[in-house]
Amino acid sequence: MATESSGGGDPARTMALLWRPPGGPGPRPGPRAGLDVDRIVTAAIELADREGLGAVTMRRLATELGVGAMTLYTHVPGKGELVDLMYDAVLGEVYPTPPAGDWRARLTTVARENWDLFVRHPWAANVGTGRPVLGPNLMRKYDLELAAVDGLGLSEVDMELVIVLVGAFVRGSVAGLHDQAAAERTSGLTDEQWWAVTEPHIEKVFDPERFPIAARVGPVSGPELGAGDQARSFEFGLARVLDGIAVMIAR
Amino acid sequence: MATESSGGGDPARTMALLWRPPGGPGPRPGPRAGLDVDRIVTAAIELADREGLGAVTMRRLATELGVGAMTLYTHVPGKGELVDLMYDAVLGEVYPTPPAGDWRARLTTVARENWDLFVRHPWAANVGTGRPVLGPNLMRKYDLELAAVDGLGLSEVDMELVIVLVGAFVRGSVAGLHDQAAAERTSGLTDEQWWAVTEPHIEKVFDPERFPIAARVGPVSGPELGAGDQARSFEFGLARVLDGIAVMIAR
DNA sequence: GCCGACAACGTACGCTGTACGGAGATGATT
DNA sequence: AATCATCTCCGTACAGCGTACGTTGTCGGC
Repeated sequence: MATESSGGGDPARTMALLWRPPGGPGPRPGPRAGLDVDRIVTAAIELADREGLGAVTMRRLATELGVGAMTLYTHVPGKGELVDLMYDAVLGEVYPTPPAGDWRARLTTVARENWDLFVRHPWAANVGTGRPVLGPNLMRKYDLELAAVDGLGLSEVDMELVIVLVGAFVRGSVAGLHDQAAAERTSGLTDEQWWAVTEPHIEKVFDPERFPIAARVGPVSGPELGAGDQARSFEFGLARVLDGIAVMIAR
Repeated sequence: MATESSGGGDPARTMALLWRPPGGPGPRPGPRAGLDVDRIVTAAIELADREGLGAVTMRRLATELGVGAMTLYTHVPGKGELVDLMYDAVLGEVYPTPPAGDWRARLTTVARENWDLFVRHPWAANVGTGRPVLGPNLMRKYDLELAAVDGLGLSEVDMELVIVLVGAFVRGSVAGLHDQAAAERTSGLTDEQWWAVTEPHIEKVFDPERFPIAARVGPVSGPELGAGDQARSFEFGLARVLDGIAVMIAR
């Protein structure tokens, strides 16, 4: 879905930041920097995890870091680039060890690690990847995921398509989870409270004769899959997706 | 995903708007309304289709309708509710006739109609469904989709899970498509232009020895699946997903 | 003919990202 | 030791956002 995204800034500057060497720069004239890119990115990720990407404003972030708003622009070209840096940074959390086992175990790891990543960092699911942020951690992730489907007799194109499929499924699944959390934060109502308020209004308009199947399934699946059981939908869907991939591999 | 979402406004007012009777209200004192909810929602959808949900600001929309910004608030409680109305309105475009054929044909229709819907209305994929907009068109859509998996011997919960799976897959797939379009609009660069600018920077940092599989697959899949071939990824993934569901149904 | 309900909308407030320019600190050079 | 070039930090300002509030003028029903 891609709502917030990379900033049309100078690609050279963005790439230089993404691939900046781990050691800081050598001695240079001017006052000692009290701030650096890493501290800014770390603080921004924490803030986004806590309150969503919408809470990450330059002023707010600067305040949390104890500096003036414009100071951030000394270290980062703009907000778009900052989000890019945040995104690549969290991608580095994934696959502390490469996915192992048979292909099904490996792909299960790929799916679950992506799911967990987006659970830890909900905002990351909303960062557009249309123009991928070609940072070091994305490259590593891409390489490891392709490795998970290597050696199965698939063509290069099919390998890519399988990884894209798993990614799309995870991204779509996690969307439901985040929608709920976002709605709860925005409205200040829990799912139960919201339902209690909304339910009477539905009864007034819902016609079981017009929507017979919904009338039959809703009351059963609602309570059993209600709020928060997105994890179950995810595991169910993952099993089907892997079964489908198995059919192709066996063929 | 879920970036823009329903507005914590009074649920009673929102539901009243969603289920408003097709005929306008009876004669009432006061000047004739030059504007009504339908015209606002239609104009907002057109604007969002053309330039994205981000372009739908109250001022901009009002200008297109030839009224002052605050006039919109006479008819609609706020922007969140407007988005809700837009969302339910476009859901009404789907399934002019109910999905027919065997279950696989029916589910294919479900997936393709959702895909087409989000292609026509990219912004709709970003509307949070955590607190579903319980309008008439959503109810109809939900009912028809469940009907597509009815009579297969699945439990009510499994029926719901299958529909959620297909929905998640479509939503995740379409995200990639929109990311690209959004990036193109934001940056003003086509994919080719962007790649031409970015590629030299990659060559400087990309180490084929660190990322051997990416180095092998990227150059092959890149050109063949490049830009715009999200449709192919979708069809590929859909075939796998349906195969996986078939395994469960046969069992 | 009047009254009360209603549509329309100008103004204002606090929020956003960030362009611009100035102040002060410091390593390197002379 | 003095100077210079460069760097960090940041105050101010601007356009644009959603929308609360209050005013104005129009019309249907009595």
